[in-house]
Amino acid sequence: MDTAKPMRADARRNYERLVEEAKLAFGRHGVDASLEDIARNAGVGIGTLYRHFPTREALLETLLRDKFDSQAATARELLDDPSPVDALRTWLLDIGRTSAQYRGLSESMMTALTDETSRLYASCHAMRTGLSHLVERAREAGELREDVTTQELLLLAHAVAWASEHVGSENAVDRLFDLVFGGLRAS
Amino acid sequence: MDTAKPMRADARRNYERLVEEAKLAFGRHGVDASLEDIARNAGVGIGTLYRHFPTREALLETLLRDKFDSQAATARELLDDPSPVDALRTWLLDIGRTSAQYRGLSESMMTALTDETSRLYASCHAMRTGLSHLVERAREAGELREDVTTQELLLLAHAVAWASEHVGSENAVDRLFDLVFGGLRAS
DNA sequence: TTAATCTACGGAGGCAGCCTCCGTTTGGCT
DNA sequence: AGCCAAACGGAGGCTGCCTCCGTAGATTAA
Repeated sequence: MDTAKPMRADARRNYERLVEEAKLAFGRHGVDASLEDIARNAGVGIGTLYRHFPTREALLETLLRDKFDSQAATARELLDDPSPVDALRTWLLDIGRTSAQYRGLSESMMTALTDETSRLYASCHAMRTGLSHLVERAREAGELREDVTTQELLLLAHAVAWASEHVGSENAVDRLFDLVFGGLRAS
Repeated sequence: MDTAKPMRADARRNYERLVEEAKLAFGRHGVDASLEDIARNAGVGIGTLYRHFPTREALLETLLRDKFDSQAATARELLDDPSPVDALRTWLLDIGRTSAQYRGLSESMMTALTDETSRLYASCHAMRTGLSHLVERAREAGELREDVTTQELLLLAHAVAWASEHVGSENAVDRLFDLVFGGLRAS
């Protein structure tokens, strides 16, 4: 059922240009970058941008879909990992890195998770489902704090991404994640 | 040296009305609330708002100054607390709660901390200094992870505040703080 | 090749919010 | 009462969001 009737040549061209410029703009200015700038830089009218991407989130989702898919696949693979807690940790760190890709993305993703009408909702929700299996396994193995929920873990991963926006260093996500996962008291 | 020549009666009246309305608006809509709405609701022209508070952050600082002062005082008192790590924990949790007071405040505070021209900079910086003494003491007592910095602790406290914005429950800050401070692995 | 069709384009226009500037009002002092 | 510095207020310029609709031009049929 590969529906999707082929796009007209000019439409496809514009779509691709918009995606390219959006990547640049979000990278430079965060997810609140001006949509009119993106359209202008793509050599396209603002109306064309809105036709292809009716909301900012629709555009964002297009940029991130590949990443979301690979993350879902990874979640499945990690279910076979010998160490449940390491598997969980690995996956959460990956989410954190993804979420730190553009400034403001963690905010958007958390908001999407509680707004069913959002274009990002489905993707974000799917990830939570994937995560919950990893959490279950880690909990059963007795390697995870008993009372912590899937939702909380996801939230903390995004919180780490948010925090990394305020740190200069390259590997901020990894570092902060290490602190949160391991705790702050002397061991 | 109590400089500050007294304000004209109308000026003082308007100032106070603006502060009241700002509290309401920030409470309802977060720190990005419309300044024009605040002025309108205070029964004052937009120009008057800007004269009293040249930036959004100046307004924010006015609303929070008392809280900042009391937090600085608390930091001094806690230096005598019998348990250095509990003292540190208490203070950080308090910061987290403050930062969670208005939606978006954690973002503003972290941004202010790295922008010397910001109206909030001085207050935020002072708090970091206060914190550093508590950190020092906890570290010397061997109760705190060796490698963690003051800056990181402050950042994590704000990250918890940020995260709490995406949780429905009342005591989200406390709960998340507990997770971060204690770590996520089974104990 | 041309003509007909209808998809996709572009940007004007309306709205909201930020911030500045300056003519007008008014509180407080003499 | 009269003066004047202090304070007021909102018009106006700007940026960004988003919609709507007249027009261009890609595609298809003849």
